[in-house]
Amino acid sequence: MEEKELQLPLNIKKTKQREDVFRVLSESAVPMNAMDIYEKLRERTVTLQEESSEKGVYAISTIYRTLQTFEKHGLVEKSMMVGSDMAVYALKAKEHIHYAICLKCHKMVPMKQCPYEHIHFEEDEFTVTNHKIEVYGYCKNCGENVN
Amino acid sequence: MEEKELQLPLNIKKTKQREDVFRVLSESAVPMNAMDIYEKLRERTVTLQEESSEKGVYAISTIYRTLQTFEKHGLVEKSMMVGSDMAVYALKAKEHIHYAICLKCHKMVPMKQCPYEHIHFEEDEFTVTNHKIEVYGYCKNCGENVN
DNA sequence: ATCAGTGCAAACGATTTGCACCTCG
DNA sequence: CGAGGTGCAAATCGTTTGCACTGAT
Repeated sequence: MEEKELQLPLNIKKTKQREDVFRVLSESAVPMNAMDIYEKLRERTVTLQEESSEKGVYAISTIYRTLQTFEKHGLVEKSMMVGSDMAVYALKAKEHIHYAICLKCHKMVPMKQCPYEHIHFEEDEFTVTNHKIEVYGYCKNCGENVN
Repeated sequence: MEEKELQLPLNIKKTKQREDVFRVLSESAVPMNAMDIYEKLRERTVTLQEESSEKGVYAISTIYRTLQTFEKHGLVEKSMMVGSDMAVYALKAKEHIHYAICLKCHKMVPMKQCPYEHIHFEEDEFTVTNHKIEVYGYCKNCGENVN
């Protein structure tokens, strides 16, 4: 079957940069930060076009603005990597799934179920609109090769 | 009974600044960021001493360095505020508590218990070193005054 | 006295913003 | 054509660091 283009939501203006960011995110198995995406795009560009003076240049600020736009439209989820001040972005999964993230290889291990139902408050009356659960540690493989 | 001084661990060199940071943290019901602590100390200083030229001045860098020291010695836990790039610090001595954060007034509402025990993985063998649970929404007060 | 701790200002790194130009619709 | 997107450089903001000085032991 022919390659089905991943599509940006209709309400978002389509530009080359946005499609590129979206594609890079959709191809990634793990959350990425702005610089990751920026470098991925540069690298691909340089590879494809013999380092010419083409328009294959992106501004890091464009990446950030694009990610903001995506987040505002609910396309991606932004979260903070533990132990760093860097944000990472991931396309929002269709299903509601939480992952544990390996600190070494960044592999994402899915949780069996969302523990959200076990969240209760000391004072009642807090209207929850959103929740995020992040667990970090080491996956089986990396846990074995500790050095 | 006489007021029992909260004590810094013996292995940490005792200074006025460190005791002050420790005290502010121990008096706070919620995690604080460096600037919070800094302003709390300034405010107290200014209040006590008629805005004189006393030595009641702190450097924000000292706060950060003190917090780092505390963290290294396992005295405090550092975590990232949701939706922001600011770190907050809390004494580890206190219990392990998660908070829901009001999107409007930023009030932090404690959860009854940590739902961590309900987290399980689809594939076994993930060594958890750290977890973070973020819940946002509206506290009772702000939920009533939606506009 | 000695060496860690502090204040200050400058450095930093991730992210944001102002502005002139460019592009999509 | 016009609103919105982009590139670039400068600005921001939380946090860190270099350095000379101060204070604890």
